[in-house]
Amino acid sequence: MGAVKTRRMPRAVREQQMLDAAVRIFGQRGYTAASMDDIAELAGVSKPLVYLYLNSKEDLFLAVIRREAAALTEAVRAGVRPDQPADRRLWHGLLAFFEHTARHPDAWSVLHLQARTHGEPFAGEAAAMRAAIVTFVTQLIAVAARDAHRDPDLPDHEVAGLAEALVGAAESLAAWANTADGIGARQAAGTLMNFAWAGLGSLMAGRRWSPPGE
Amino acid sequence: MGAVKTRRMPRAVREQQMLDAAVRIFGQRGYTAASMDDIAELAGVSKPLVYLYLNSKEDLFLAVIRREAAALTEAVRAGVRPDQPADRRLWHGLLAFFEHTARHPDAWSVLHLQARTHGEPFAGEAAAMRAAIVTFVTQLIAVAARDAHRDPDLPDHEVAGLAEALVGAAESLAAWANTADGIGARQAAGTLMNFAWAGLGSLMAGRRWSPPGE
Amino acid sequence: MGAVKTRRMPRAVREQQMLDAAVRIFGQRGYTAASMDDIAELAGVSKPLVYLYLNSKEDLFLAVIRREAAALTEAVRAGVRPDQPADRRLWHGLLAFFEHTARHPDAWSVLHLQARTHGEPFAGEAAAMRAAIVTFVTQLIAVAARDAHRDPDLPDHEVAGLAEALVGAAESLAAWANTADGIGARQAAGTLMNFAWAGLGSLMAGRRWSPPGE
Amino acid sequence: MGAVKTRRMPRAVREQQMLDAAVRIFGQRGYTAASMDDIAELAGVSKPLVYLYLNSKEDLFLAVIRREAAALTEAVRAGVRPDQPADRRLWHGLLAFFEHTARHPDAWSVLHLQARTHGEPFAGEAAAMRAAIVTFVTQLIAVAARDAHRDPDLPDHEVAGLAEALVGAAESLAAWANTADGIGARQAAGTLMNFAWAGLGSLMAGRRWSPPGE
DNA sequence: TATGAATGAGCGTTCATTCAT
DNA sequence: TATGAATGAACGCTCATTCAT
Repeated sequence: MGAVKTRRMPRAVREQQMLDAAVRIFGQRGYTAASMDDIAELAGVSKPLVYLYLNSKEDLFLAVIRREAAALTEAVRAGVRPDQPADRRLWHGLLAFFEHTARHPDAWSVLHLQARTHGEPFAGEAAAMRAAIVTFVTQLIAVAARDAHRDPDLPDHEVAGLAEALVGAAESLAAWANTADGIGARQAAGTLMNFAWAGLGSLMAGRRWSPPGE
Repeated sequence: MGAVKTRRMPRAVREQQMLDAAVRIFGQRGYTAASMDDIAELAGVSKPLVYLYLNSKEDLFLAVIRREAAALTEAVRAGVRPDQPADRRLWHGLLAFFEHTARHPDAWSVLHLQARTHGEPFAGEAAAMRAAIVTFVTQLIAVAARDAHRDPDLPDHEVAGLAEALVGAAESLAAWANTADGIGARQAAGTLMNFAWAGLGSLMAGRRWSPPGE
Repeated sequence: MGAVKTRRMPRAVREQQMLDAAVRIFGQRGYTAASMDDIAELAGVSKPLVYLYLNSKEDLFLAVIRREAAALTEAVRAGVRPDQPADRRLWHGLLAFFEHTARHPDAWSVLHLQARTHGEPFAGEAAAMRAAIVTFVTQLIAVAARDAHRDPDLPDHEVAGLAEALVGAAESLAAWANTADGIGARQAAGTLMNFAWAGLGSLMAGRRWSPPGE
Repeated sequence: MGAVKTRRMPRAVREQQMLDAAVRIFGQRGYTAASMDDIAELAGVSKPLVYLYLNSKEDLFLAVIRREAAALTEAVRAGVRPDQPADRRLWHGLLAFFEHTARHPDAWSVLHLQARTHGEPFAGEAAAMRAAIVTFVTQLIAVAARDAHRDPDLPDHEVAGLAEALVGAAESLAAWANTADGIGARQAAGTLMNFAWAGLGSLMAGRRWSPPGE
C-alpha cells in the first residue's frame, strides 16, 4: 500500500505525496491517533523530510485541510452551470458534492469529522469551508424565492436556517450513501432534491406548519 | 469547580461523579486530549479509584457515551405523546432534541463529535443511538404516508433517505441554534418543521422533482 | 556507581537523590550533553518520575543550581567568624571556598561553567550567587580600608574592581588547586592571601602604580 | 547580516567566512545550541560546503578555537615591548588583553566559556592557550623577583600560584569591564596593575601574611 | 566549486496504567 | 474504600551528516 520508494523527487512532488499519505492516515485514524511515523512511512520518506517540508504535525494537518477543502469546493463549483435555473444549479451542486465525498472518503472524514473535533485552528478552517457552502445554498434559496415572487414572506434568519438544514441533510446523506450499499450519488441527490425542493416550494407558496398552542 | 472532597461515598454515587467529570472533560477537550489525571482531579478522587471503578480510559469513554446516549433518547421519547398525530409527535420530538442538546452541550459534543471521530467501539455506540433516532423518524414518516394514503408511492429506501436527511438537518440546526445568539430550541424546531413537513406533504401529494435528462 | 535500587521512597528523599545524580551528570557532561535518561538511570528511577517531581530539564537544572549555590554560600558563611578582624575573615572565607569546591568538583563545574554558559535563567542564577560573594568581599575590603583610615583614597568603583579581581583570582586558583597535585585548599588560600592582603595594604598605604604617559 | 552571496570564491577566503560566521554563532548561542544550518546560512553557503571544508562540527569548533586563541595570544604578544621593564610589559600585556576581549566578545565567549564547558578536545585547546598566557605572566613575575633580588624567597609553586591568580583576576575583570558601562580597558588594566604590582612588590619585600595558628 | 534532497539516531516530554499499602 | 509512588511505551521534533548531481 505504501508508495513505491522512489528517491530524489522534486520538492513539489514529494509534498503532494506527503499530503496524500496524510489524508489517508488522518482520515482513517484521526488526528491524534495518527503518528508522524505512520504518515512518513506511507509517503515513502523519512520523518525528518516531512518536517523539513511541512514544519509540524499541526501545519501538516492544516495543509491537508486546506487542500481538501479547496478540492471539494472546487468540485462543487465546477459541477454547477451558472446559466441554469436555481433548481438545476442545486441539483448539480448536490450531485458533485455526493460524487466527490464518495470518491474521497478519507478527505471527507478529515473535513467533516477530524477537523471539527480537534480545536482551533482546524475547526475554523473547516467552518470557513462549510460557511462558503452554506452561503452558496443561501443564495440559491434566495434566487428561488425571488423567482417565486415570495421573498417578503421568508425572513433572512429563516433562509439561513433552511440553508443550514439543507447542508446538514446533505452531510448526513453523504455518509448514508457511502455506507448503505447500492445507494449512489444520483439517488442521494434525488432524494434530497425531492425533499428540499418540494419543501421550499411549499414554503414559498405560503404553506407553513404552525406549532400547537399549548 | 471540582467536586467538594467528601470521602467514603457509596460506589454508585462516586461512579456518577466520575462520569459527570468525564463528560465535561471529554466534551470540552476531546477524547485524546483528555487525560485521566484531569478527570480524576475534577471528580475529586485519586486516579487509581477511577481505574478501580471504570477499568480503563476506553471503558470510561464508553460508559459516558452509553449514559449520555440513553439520556438523549430518553429525553426525546419523554417529549413525545404517543396518542397524538404524526406531525405533533415529530414537533415534540424535535423540540425535546433541541432542548436537550442546548442544555447539555458537553454531552452533545461527546455524542455527535468525539464518539464518531475516534474509531470503534465508540463510533458504533454513537451510530446505534443515531440509528434508533432514525428509526423513530422513519416510523413517523411511514405513519404520515399511510395517513395520506400514499405509501405505495414512497419506496422504503426513499423513506430511509428522508429520515436520514431529516436527522442530519436536525443535527446541523442543533449546532446552529447553540451558536447563533437568539436562536432557541423552539425556533430551530419551527424552521425544521416548516421545511420538513411541507416537503413531506408535497412528496406524498405526488409532487416530485425530476432530474434533467442530460 | 548508580544508587542502589530502593523502591517506594518518600518524595523528599527521592528528590534529593535525583538532584545528586543531576549534579554529577550536569557537572561532568555539561547541560546539553546530559540526557534525562542518564540522570534518571543514575538516580535509580525511571524518567517519568524525574519529570513528575522536577517538571522539566530546565527546572531540574535550575533546582540543581539553586541547591548548590545555597550550599556553597552557606559553606563560606559558616566558615567565617563575624567577630574577627577583616583579614581573618577573608582568610577563613577563602579557606571554606577552596575546601568546598575541592570537595564538590561537579557542583563547582555546574556553578562556575555550566550555569554561566547556557543562557538565562541559569546564568542569572549563577550571577546572583557570584554577586553575593563579590558583595561579601567588597564589604571586607571596605572594612579593611576603614581600619587603615584610608577609605577616602579608594573610590567605590575601584573597590568594586578589586573585589571582582579577587573573586576571579579565587575562582582561578580553585581550578588550579584541584588540578595540580599536592596543592591543597590551605596552600591556595595562603597564596591568595599573601598576594591580596599585601596588595590591598599597599594600596591603602597610598602606594599606587601609575601607567606610563605615552 | 549574512555575507553577500558571491559564488566561486577561492577556498581560503570561503574558509575564513565560515570561521567568522562560526565564531559569532558559537559565541552567541553556545556550542550545542549552534546548528550547522545557522552557521552555513550566516556564512552564505550551503551546508555540504561547510562539511567539505571543515569536516564536522567538532573540527569546525576546534578550528575556531585555534584561530581565536592564536589571535588573542598574538594580540597580547604584539602589545608588549620586550625591551621594557617587567612592570611596563605586564601593563601593556593587560591592556592588549582587555582591548582584544572587548573588541571580540564572541571570540572571548568561545575561548573563555564555550571551549571550557564542552569537554575534550576543546577544553584542552583552551587550556593550552591559557597555559601559554600563564607562562608568560610567570616569567614576568620571575624577572621582577630577580630584579628585586628576591627570588630565593619565592618558591616556584608560589610563583605559579600567583600567575594563576593574576590571570584569573584578569579574566574576571574582562567580563566586568565588558558589562559595567563606562569601564574601559585602560581602567580595568589600571585597577589590576595597582592591585597586582603592589601585592607582588610587598611579597618581594618579604612582607607576608601568616595564617592564624589554630 | 557547489548544492538540493534525504536520513539515522536520539532527546525531551507525556500518558495510561499498575504496585504496595 | 482509597491513595502515594512508580513505570513502559510511544510521540513530536531536531540535528549532524551524507548522497547524487
